[in-house]
Amino acid sequence: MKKNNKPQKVRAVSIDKILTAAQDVFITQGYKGATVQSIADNAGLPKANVLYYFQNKENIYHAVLEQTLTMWDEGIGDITIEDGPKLAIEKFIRAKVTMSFKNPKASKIYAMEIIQGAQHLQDFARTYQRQWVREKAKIFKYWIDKGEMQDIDPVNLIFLIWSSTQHYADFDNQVLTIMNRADYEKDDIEHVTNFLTSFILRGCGLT
Amino acid sequence: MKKNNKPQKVRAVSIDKILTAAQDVFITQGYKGATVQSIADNAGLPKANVLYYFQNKENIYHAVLEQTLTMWDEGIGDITIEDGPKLAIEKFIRAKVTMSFKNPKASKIYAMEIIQGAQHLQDFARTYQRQWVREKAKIFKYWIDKGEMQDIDPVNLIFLIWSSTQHYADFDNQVLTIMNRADYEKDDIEHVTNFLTSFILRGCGLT
DNA sequence: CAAAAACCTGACCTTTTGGTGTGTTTTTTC
DNA sequence: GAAAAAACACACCAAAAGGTCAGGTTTTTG
Repeated sequence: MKKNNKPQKVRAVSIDKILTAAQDVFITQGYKGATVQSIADNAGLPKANVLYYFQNKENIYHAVLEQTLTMWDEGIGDITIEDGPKLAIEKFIRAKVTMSFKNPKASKIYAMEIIQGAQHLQDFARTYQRQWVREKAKIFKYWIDKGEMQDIDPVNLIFLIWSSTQHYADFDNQVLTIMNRADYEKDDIEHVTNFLTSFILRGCGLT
Repeated sequence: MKKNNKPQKVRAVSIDKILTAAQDVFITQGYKGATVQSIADNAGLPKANVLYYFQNKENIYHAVLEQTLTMWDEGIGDITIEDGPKLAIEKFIRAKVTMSFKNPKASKIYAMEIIQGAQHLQDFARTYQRQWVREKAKIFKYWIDKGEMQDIDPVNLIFLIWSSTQHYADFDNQVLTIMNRADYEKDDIEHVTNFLTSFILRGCGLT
């Protein structure tokens, strides 16, 4: 009896299984602690089969990392001059909070990579981010010069938004422990978005 | 020729060497990736000697973790009712920023542990934090009820302060890359403190 | 100053693990 | 429907790493 996986899709399905499993294992065990065997087990495949698709562990990790960066990039939303400071910040915060709650794993993988010194991150990824921040900082500067918002350092503002939003993903364990809860619930995402939005807008002098 | 390590202090010195080395290795390599050999090398001791003081790798990690938690606890400053909201927040932010810049490693170890699911953290550590947050939240609530600050959720406020301050430690790599710098400098700590203090005070309606 | 305690270390052993090799089964192509 | 390509999987191996051990040296103690 053959399974009717749409032809040519076996590969895609297997790779997806592996990557999903790998993400979990890399988060909880770290790069070195993640064994190919445990990734295989989690994916429901024999080890040799995993290594058939990815020749070695590093390739698996790179694939996970790449997937993560792509998702991060897509979900990050945008900050455009046309929106004006208030709307732009609102949109940005909402996008980031949503990402954090919906895909905490991506955020964690990324966080661990940075904390450990970004050993596996390509130069272009770093340069890209620098570019991104510079660009957005320029937009904030524009609004500041026009008196549309408080005169604060845009780069640090971006850091603050990043950190405060991602906190709910990276440290979900801690957050949940402190709230004495087992999991996030629907309302949380809205609640946090509202809190951060109003707080940060006030901080920006955009009441 | 005998070294004149103050008697009985050989142990303390060796242990300190090991712990310092271990901290670095655990951060960059993760728990599993940190080999006893590499810790020994970094400490300038033979592997067997490291295992003479700590019977196994897990003990080393636990010791590092404990040291970290202690330091974190001591440096965290306090939030007291007498100070009133403005001074209390100022003090708290300054303490946390200073910690982040002066001891990023402690912050990183802790961050990784939480991200990975706090597998090595004792229950009491978690409970303790919950207590701490509850207690401080109550103080904020008191100020809010007295109309001394904006009506915002204290727990989320604490999260925001935590995350925005620790960001400079945990993600120093990213921050430095974006600022296109090699290291933090003296002024940075003051600059960041000022930024965060005024921003957060404004967010709290404490201009 | 001798006995005891603390400290030090090279050699060794065992388990884990990344990765390979080889052959088999399934799917696709023509 | 047969040949080719893709997918699968068992058995195996070499290297790495955690940890032990037995014997040595130094320091402390009384």
